[in-house]
Amino acid sequence: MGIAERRAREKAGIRQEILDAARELFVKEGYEATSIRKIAHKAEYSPGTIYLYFEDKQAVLEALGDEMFRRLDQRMQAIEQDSWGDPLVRLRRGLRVYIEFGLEHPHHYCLVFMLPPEQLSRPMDPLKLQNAMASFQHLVVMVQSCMQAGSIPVGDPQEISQALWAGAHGITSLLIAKCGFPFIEQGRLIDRVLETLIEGIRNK
Amino acid sequence: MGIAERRAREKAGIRQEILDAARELFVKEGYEATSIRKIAHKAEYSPGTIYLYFEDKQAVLEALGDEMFRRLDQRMQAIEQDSWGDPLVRLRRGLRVYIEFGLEHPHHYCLVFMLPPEQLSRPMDPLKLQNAMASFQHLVVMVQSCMQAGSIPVGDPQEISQALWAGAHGITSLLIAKCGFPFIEQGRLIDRVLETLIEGIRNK
DNA sequence: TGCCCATGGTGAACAGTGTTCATTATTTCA
DNA sequence: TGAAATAATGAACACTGTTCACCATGGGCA
Repeated sequence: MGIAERRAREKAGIRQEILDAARELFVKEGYEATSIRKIAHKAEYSPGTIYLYFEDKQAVLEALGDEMFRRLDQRMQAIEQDSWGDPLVRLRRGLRVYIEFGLEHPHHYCLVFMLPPEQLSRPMDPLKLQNAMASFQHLVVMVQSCMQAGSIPVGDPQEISQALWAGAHGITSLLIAKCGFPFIEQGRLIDRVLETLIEGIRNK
Repeated sequence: MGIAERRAREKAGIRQEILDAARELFVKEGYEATSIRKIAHKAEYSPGTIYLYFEDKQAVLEALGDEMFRRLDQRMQAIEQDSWGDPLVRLRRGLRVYIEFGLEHPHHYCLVFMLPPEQLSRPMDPLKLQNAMASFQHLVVMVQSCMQAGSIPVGDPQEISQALWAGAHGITSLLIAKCGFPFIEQGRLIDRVLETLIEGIRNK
């Protein structure tokens, strides 16, 4: 019964080849410029073949988004589990990592967090949602640690985590999308946002 | 010389007809679904005619974005000039109006604030930038009022205004783009974000 | 009034897009 | 080796933004 396994291995291999080609195009050119035909050409397959391994273009790029989620998840987990020091400092570091991660992978960040609704009209299948939730959950845990340590007032961890996420996402997406706006020095602005958020949840 | 004027009036009229058609499609369907051919058909012109009045599709939709900026500007100005009461309350109301405005016009908000960089690769011509700056400037004035009134510590108004904008933009764009995510009740989340931002700039 | 020219609108055409599907080639199993 | 199943193809469809040779209509002039 080694044949079926080999087939499955090959199938997964080709899928990966397609993803590699797609990623290479995507990180350089972004969503619009990454066409099925270009992906197929780079992976040395015909356009039709892509549809044997992915439902449509959206599915290909969603797979790239998943890769990003997993890497973000790892970084956040690393910070969450570093249990030394003030949990508030850890929380702040987590938010900073989130922002820096987004700025390092702007196209990926747009793909996952900024695509307008008409493009994600399909209601975000539960599996991917679980993935996104996992990444977000690290933030919730860090907020809970702060509450337990008495660094911030006790309250609804979901509420506070979502507010913090909004803040971090806000500066990340603004810096990515509105690069024409005359922002003050980027590092100082990020510092100020983090300062505001942390101070904001400390004093209630 | 009435002829040239009539010609100019007609030209402006047709331009407006095109914009009206584009707006109607855009608010219902969003960026992708609003095609030049659909606009032309709705305005009862041929596709080529659009290009006699606008440089390209991007220019048509940018004009819609300008309309939005002007209306946002009016609302912000109304709040800024209402000089009664605590300036901090006014600032908070301004931020809330910004968020609500975005949620009322999600496609417009995406168009102006969330389009990924590959689509706005042209470096945001200075006139439009001035427009955006005008809207933002109201926020700066409100922050300065707070400083003068002693409601918040004295600091760089640009820095604080940009941080506040990031926060307001964050929750607005998240709620628009990630409508699949299990957010807590929207009103409560917005309140929490505003609370966090205001408390954050008060204490430092 | 009759003519000419310039302006404005047209719609076919170009190069590209995502997606589908009948046809072909390859591989597996009897 | 022959039959059946599977995989890959690339042409075709319906769309996209954009350009441009063509034509008609209206204004100025003799």
